[in-house]
Amino acid sequence: MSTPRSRARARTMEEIVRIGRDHLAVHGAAALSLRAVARDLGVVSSAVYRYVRSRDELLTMLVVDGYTELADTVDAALAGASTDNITRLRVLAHAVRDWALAEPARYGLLFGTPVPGYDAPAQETTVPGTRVILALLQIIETACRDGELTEPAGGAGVPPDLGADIARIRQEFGLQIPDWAMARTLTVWTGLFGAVSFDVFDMYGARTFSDRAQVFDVHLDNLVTILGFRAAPAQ
Amino acid sequence: MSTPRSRARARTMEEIVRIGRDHLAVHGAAALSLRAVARDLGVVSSAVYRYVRSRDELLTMLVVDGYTELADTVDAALAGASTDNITRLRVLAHAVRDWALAEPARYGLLFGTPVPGYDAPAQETTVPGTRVILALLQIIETACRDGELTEPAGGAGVPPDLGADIARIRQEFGLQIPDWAMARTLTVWTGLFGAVSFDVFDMYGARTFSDRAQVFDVHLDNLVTILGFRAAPAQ
DNA sequence: TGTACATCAGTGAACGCGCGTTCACTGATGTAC
DNA sequence: TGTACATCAGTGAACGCGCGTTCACTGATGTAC
Repeated sequence: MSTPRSRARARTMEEIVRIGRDHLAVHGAAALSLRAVARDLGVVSSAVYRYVRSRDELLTMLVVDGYTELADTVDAALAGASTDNITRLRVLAHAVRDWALAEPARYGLLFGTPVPGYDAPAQETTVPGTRVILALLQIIETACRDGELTEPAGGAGVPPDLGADIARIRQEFGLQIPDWAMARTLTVWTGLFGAVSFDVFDMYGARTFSDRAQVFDVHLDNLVTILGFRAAPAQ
Repeated sequence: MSTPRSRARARTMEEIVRIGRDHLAVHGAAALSLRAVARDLGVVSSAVYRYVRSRDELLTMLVVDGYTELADTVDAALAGASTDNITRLRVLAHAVRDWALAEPARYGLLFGTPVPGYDAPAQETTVPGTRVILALLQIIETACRDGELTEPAGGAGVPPDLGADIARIRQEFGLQIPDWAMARTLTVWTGLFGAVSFDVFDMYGARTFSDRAQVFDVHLDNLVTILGFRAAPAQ
């Protein structure tokens, strides 16, 4: 039931997450502090403990919040995209990159150096944390079903242990993708985040590339090539 | 000239860097503190300022130290490797991964989320920071010279701005590598660090893969494929 | 509808801890004559 | 070789700041009879 008090509580919870996000953006995850959040909330520091058990719990909320917003962004981009699988792949990748560039600190919390002394509880973060890779795998599944991908000549042998892992993943997500395509998708996945991290974390030299969007598109050309699409990658 | 005093000073400097490294490994870059270094050095906190101008300067020393050790490790691995270019590529990649897994915090300092409030001075970090990419490019150059790489059919168009950047890089390093190979090497570069970061930062789920070394080798198969080596990738 | 009690948000003080950096100082080491 | 002076490593106190978390409390809101 909704009382004024419970509504105020919900609003305050949202405020706390919002303020936490802002602090993340400005000072980074390691410097996230409950006292600072309390200050911005206009409340004495101990009052925050009515809403959040500890600093780590706030971090977990921000992790879940980040994964969820990233995945929502990707889903929204894909919902408005064409059905062409190469195009969908590029749309997904650009959605990830755009979000990461707009929210570098939150991206860093999810895909950067782990916060020292903090372990994200798998129970709460796994589901939101796998939504984007699932979206990618679904694009690949469609492409496989439609016969758009060429199996590599040599078979691109997947070693047995990895084959077992892949079989488990395939079953967990209810997917129908052959081993070789799963293996290639894996490289596309890490390659995508590698490219985004280089961009967001400024790991290319500061003045190395004049237009990083162009660099990213070239990366995508190459990643699409890995997957073995029969058609030439769309530009 | 070497006096007892100057020798003691050099030894203390090394101690400070060594202690800084250890603290990095245990508590992460954001928590690196001069006071803690002083404690481990067995000295009062203000004494450290005889050796290091500020906390940021210590960070810079650790960044340079990290890049240098990583590059030394890679160079050493390559020095003992065969002349086969695919093999050398894999040796380089494994050297990077092994170092990163052995030194996760230092790897994170170099290739992870930027330390909030700290900007590495380009002047001191650029040269040691480019040694590994240079080693990679030299392997590719040899492979190109020996005609081991196949130019893509479509030409894999490099957009004009990026082409100019690539031309500048080629000249800076004194390399002879065509645009298309430079572009592919770029993806291999970010792909390599993406794969290593997923491993070191535990971004695959904790129990997703039973043998991450196998996963890494599959990544390398795929990255070698991107480059367009005529021969099938060696396993 | 009115009252007694329970729930809960927020207060303010405190505990014990950490940090970077400055400054005037002591005492040992190095150097020039 | 001996002495006067300069250099430098390290001390200890201080400044002003931050943090997470606990605890007894006040006063407002919600609930059961």
